[in-house]
Amino acid sequence: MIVGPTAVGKTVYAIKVAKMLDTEIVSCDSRQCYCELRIGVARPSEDELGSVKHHFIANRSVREPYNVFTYEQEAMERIHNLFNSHDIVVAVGGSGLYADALCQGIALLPDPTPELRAELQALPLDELQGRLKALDPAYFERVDKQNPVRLQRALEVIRMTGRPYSEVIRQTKMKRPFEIEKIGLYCQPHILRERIDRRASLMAEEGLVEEVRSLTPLRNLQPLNTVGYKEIFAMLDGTCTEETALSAVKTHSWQYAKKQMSYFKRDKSILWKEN
RNA sequence: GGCGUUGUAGCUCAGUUGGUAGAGCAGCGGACUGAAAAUCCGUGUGUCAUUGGUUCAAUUCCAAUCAAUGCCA
Repeated sequence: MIVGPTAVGKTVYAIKVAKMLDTEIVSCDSRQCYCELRIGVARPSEDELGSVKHHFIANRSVREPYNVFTYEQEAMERIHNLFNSHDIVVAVGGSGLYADALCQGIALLPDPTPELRAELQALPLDELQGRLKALDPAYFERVDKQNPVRLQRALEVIRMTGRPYSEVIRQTKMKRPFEIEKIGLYCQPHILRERIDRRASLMAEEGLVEEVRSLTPLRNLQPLNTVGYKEIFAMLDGTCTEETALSAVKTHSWQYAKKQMSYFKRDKSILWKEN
């Protein structure tokens, strides 16, 4: 499992490792899996994809609902199959939650109905807090009470299962039937920032604006709520210039990279390598 | 050259009917079990352009200066 912040060089590194081990790559990336997103999510190039077999790159549409559990199910099945013909498989990705789901599993829970999600989404924060406090005081105690997404999610699960959220997610971590070695790629902050800026400029040259423009009809779908896309949509709305939008993409990518680092830093089993 | 307007945090700006000031963004740190490139939390002293004047007290009122900008010549 290879993790690390955006633009640190995971793609190239993973390909190198996979070639050396004569195996294939399973991606854990919550955006590169969409076939409609290419330039803005830094999908590996045709050459790169051709040099080593990749799984879960551009394998589904932003139009279909997707989530980390579906990913975990599909990816685990794929990995089991790969282990029939390979001793080792390379996994790589910057989506910490997806990587975690692959390494240690995730609770089996029913999806909320669209009606339920819409119903809870309409509730004000204090109402969400009140309900969760009543239905699952233990989780209410430790959840981020200001975060509507967290509160909504817990209430969805409670409604779907009839059990407290804190109970259904307890002890869902499992040992996989294979050894996992985690490698974290990092580099000095100023170097990472340069790489992010350079990559964003490159995306612009490759036609990021056109890619985003062509996705305008789909812009309200969650997968389009993504760094590199939302800033360009704003530009197409006329709220800012292309130059401003591009510099926002750079800034937001940097912020994203820092969030990734703070997520990965918690995992003490990661072996860090400067790249 | 004349008449205005503006000059406050890295940026965009609010504000103080005179008692030395605060938002958004950025920066920095953090959380995270089906939205995760998402979502959320914490963190704000800066010669309030400069120099004088009035005042117990000026970033706030007055004057001059400098800079930016607009209109007229």
